[in-house]
Amino acid sequence: MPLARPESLDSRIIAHIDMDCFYVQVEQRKQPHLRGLPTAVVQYNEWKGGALIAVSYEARKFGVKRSMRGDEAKQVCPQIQLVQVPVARGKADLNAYRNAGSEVVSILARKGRCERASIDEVYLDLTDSAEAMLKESPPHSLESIDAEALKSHVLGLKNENGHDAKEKVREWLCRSDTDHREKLLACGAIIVAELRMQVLKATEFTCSAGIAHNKMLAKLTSGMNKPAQQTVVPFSSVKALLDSLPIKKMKQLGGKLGTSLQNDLGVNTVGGLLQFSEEKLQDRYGINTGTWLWNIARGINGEEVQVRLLPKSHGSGKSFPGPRALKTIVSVQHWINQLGDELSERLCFDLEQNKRMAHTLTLHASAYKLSDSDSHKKFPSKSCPLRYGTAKIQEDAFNLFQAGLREYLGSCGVKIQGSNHNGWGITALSVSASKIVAVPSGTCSIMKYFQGQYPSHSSSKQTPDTFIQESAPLSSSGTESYSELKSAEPQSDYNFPCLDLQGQKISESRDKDSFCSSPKQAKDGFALETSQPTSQPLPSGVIFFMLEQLVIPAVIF
DNA sequence: TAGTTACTGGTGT
DNA sequence: CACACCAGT
Repeated sequence: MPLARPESLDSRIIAHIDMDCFYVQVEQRKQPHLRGLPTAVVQYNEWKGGALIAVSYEARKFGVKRSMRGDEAKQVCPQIQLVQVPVARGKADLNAYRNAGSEVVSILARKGRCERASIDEVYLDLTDSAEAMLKESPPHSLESIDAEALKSHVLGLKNENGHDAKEKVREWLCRSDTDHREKLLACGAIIVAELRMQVLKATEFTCSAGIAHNKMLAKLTSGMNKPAQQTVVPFSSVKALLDSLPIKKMKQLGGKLGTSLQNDLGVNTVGGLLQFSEEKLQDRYGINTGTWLWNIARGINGEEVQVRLLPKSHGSGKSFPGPRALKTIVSVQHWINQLGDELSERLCFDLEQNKRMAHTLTLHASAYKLSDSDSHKKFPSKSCPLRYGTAKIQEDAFNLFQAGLREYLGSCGVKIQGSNHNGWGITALSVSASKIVAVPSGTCSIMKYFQGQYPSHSSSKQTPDTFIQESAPLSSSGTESYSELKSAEPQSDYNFPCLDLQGQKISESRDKDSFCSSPKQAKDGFALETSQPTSQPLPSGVIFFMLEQLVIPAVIF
């Protein structure tokens, strides 16, 4: 729960930009004949027409909803256009939408501090831009205000839909007899209108926006007037807004916490929280959450807009619901290979594009178990140091899975290698890469050099070429053999990690994968041996070794 | 036995 | 820290 800053006078100008039915827009740009038609994006068309994950506003008029199946949508809107999410490796491939989101971010980031909040949402801190505008060309000095800005919805402004609504908005935007904060807000509205037009021009995507003095209020209002509209929250309208706002509409209160506030405190609107002291809220919900609740009831939220244009993690997952549950190790391995392949590709893309490397690989699964008292037990997530290379990721993820499965089934001597096995099923799998850190610039060119397919040389033992970036020299570079390197320094554990799981490790892979290789078939066997736990150093530089067609990124101090 | 999937980010322990 | 759990889209 984000902490609120103590000051209640918050003069920042924060915008929350929300793309309108984003996946639909991406597909409509790709197939322009779909524009203006009731359209939905659907994934997995085989069962009841697939699940809708985005619905155009034309289709919403017919009552089509997200979470409908395709068949259902057809019933209420027979002419609906259903577009399938691209499929790759047997699973949904969301890359087109991620990339489209990046297009938007790259435009919005030009104007202020920009935080990519999700695939289709962005926060902007426009305080500096608004201050500059107020100083240099305040709204009342402009001879004309853009039509898009005049279409703003200003909360609390009377006559919202009257014939002279735009005139009212113009008056509000140009007021000179008001406090500094409201003038800044007017500048923010004009800036955001401009930005939204730039986004439309550059990407063909429309978006909606909320403009307020903090993130909470901006987020709350960005969706109030959709599509392709923006809403401004003057300070003077905050109390009325929150007094009537159902508690579940507030971000973070849509789940169990919101339910508890309703059931245990009898609070049904955000304003209803005002009757409780900060101490009372802290006693019941903890110091952080209690203070946060006390503040949001007053429209206070000091959470800052973080500078973040790129995701913090990458994940690839798939569910296997009901009868599709995976029941054999071999099928699990197959899907882990698919997921690992996609993840590896995205990591390579991130490395090339953004010069970042991930340091932790995590495997999540959901499972069920028959005929056991603790069959409700959750399948444990497992993580390990992330080694680049498709086959390594696949192998490591598979080993994580097996470690998790052993734990899940209990140590009752389950034979893991047996391919046909009953009593358990896997209903979901995902692999993710996290702890992504920037690598020093210049590394990218080295990567390209390697990726440009080095002539494949057989197992001649040659001196490794060593590339060093902004880093301390390696103790005895130039003469190590593969095995010497492996046991050289503690840091080398990262280069050649031996998966450490419950006191067991799996020997390093023997694959000949290089970066960004195409998918490889997983190997059947792997060795088990014991080892000490390894620690994961934070990188201050990166080295690349070339060893018998192996490209190994090494993090050193 | 997930039939709201496939992601994300955040907090708490 | 690794992991569980929550929340949102």
